[in-house]
Amino acid sequence: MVTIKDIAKVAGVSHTTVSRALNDSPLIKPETKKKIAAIAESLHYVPNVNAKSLVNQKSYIIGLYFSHLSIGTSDSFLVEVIKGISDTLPSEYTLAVHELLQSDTFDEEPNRLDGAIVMSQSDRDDGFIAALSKKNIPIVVLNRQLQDATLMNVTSNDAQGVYQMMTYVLEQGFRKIAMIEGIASFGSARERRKGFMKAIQEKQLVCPKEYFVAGDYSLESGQLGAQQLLALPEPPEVIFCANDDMAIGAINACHQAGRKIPEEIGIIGFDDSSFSPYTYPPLTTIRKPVYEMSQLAATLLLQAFANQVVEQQHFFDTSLIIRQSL
Amino acid sequence: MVTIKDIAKVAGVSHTTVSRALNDSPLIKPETKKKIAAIAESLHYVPNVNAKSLVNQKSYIIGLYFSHLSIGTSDSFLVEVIKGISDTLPSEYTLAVHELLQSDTFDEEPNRLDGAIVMSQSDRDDGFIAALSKKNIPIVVLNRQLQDATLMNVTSNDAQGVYQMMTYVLEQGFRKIAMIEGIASFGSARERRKGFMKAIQEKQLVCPKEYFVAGDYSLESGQLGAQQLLALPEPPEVIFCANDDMAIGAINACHQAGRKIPEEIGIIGFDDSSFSPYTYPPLTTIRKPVYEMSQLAATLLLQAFANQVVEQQHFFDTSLIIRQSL
DNA sequence: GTGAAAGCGCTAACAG
DNA sequence: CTGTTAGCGCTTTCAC
Repeated sequence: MVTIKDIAKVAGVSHTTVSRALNDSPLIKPETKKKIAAIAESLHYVPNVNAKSLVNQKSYIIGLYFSHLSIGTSDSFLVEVIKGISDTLPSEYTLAVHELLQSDTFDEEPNRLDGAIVMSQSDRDDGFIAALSKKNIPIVVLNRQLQDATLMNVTSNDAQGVYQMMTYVLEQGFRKIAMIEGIASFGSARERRKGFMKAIQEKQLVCPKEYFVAGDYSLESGQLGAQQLLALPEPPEVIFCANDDMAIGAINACHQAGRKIPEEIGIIGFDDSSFSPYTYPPLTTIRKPVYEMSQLAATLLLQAFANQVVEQQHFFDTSLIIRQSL
Repeated sequence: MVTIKDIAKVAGVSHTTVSRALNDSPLIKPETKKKIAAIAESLHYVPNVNAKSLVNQKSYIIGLYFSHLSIGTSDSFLVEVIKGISDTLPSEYTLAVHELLQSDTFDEEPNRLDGAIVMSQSDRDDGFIAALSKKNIPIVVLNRQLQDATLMNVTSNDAQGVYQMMTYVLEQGFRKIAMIEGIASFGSARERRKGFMKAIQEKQLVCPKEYFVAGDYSLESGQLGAQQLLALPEPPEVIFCANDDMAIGAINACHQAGRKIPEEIGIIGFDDSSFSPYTYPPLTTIRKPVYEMSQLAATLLLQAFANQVVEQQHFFDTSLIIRQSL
């Protein structure tokens, strides 16, 4: 392993000078810098991140924690988040992906992160987030609105998006509207239901209880939920699914039952995932700018490292994507 | 920050003793260990990974490199790989996800990985893999068979899976069989074509040139490819798509064209991705055990760390998943 | 401008 | 069994 001392020996200077030169310190003559850079290059010198980290108290590692790598989070969502963050982070940073631990033993987690982004789905993550906060590193919580206004928080206005969509649906003249809901403990599920209810109530409509079926954001639960709705004596004209995965399951159920979409039944999703243009018929849905939100999360972290004062709360608007499933 | 010296002071021993006790050295009396563990606990001591790393020459970071985070790799594939690895790695390890750099400037990458898993799609990654090898860390290349037998390599027998599937298709009496191919430079695309051709040629069949259409593993290219095939004067009875995403696009194209699946046209995919049971009709496909392959990749790395001698080459069989799209 | 020396938190000879 | 000492590769006072 080539160290700065090796370079120093070749250059005939002290290792201190090498360190300064490599870090572009103003104390070093430009020519000395050039000479040292050339030697470092020729020796294929690679800095030892661990040594740097030890002395600088900085690891150059950003943690990304996911509520559930396995359930309730669709693959495309996770990938969008990873892309958004890694596209934004400068290359000296490493992105460490972890499944979020619900256990209380989090304190034992090593102290090696410069900052963390928590993709949180439910308030069951609050314990984890609180434990993380104690580490005194910048944290941004993505995807779920926090009570605690002292943490950086990037969320989207799910309720408003659903409200807009349902208003649009009502304007089209539909009245029998059902909803397949997300995981009850997830904030996103509550938000989406809120937007749904607001539009319904504004029109003074009453949806029968059977029109609200439980789901868990999985393809399967969408299929099951739709089967249940279609079997009703008075089935709905429109099914709003709290995410695209469930909408795909629901579309499948309609096809199996021989109901034509959108003629006999309309299906609406939420997320605008990569599959949604390729369902049959293409899915009408609500776009949530996950990539952009993740980019902002990374940017906020970077700004916090630079001690910049930043706005803590950030909202993204969702938008309607009208395709052919309604 | 609490260090071993702080613990030593409280315990009235040297910091060396603390270090040994915490590392469960046989040199330390059990009672001393217990006492020190208790003090560490009460002080909320957290080891400094950077200091440990520096002296042990071990970072506890595993790099996961992806050929293309953006194109040619479906989301579910990436997520399966991440899950497989992180479920296998002991918790003291950190999984760092990186997009694979095609640039030749890879040498500048810091030396901080204990090992790496490269999810490689094409031989264009060979330069990167070669550069990585120079770091003298264990590397396992996932997903693509290597020429270089000195590296650990975990692959699946894609050709054989496709061959089995096509043999099955031919046994059903189908003769007009088309293929939408993957990205030409990807090893997987070549393997899948190989299995396809083998079955065709064994039956002494000749597929017209128009039955081979180019694709790029994206949903869109599957849709486009299928449209092209359906527009042929003599369209095929069966379309084999080199991955599930393209199959989903192809199914969509068939619906748009009003062709009934499987009555008028059969569709076959490859991967058995999470969506494949929820297409309409459910997709007949070839399962590739990505999760298990990734677990093995992580296990191999761990064994290499422990200086165990391991088999370098590992093959996984694929299997047929017969659903209703054919 | 540059160098000598100290020290980040930890582990590992070596000595007792 | 335990402590003393040195050192991992780097940055940073403090002198010159």
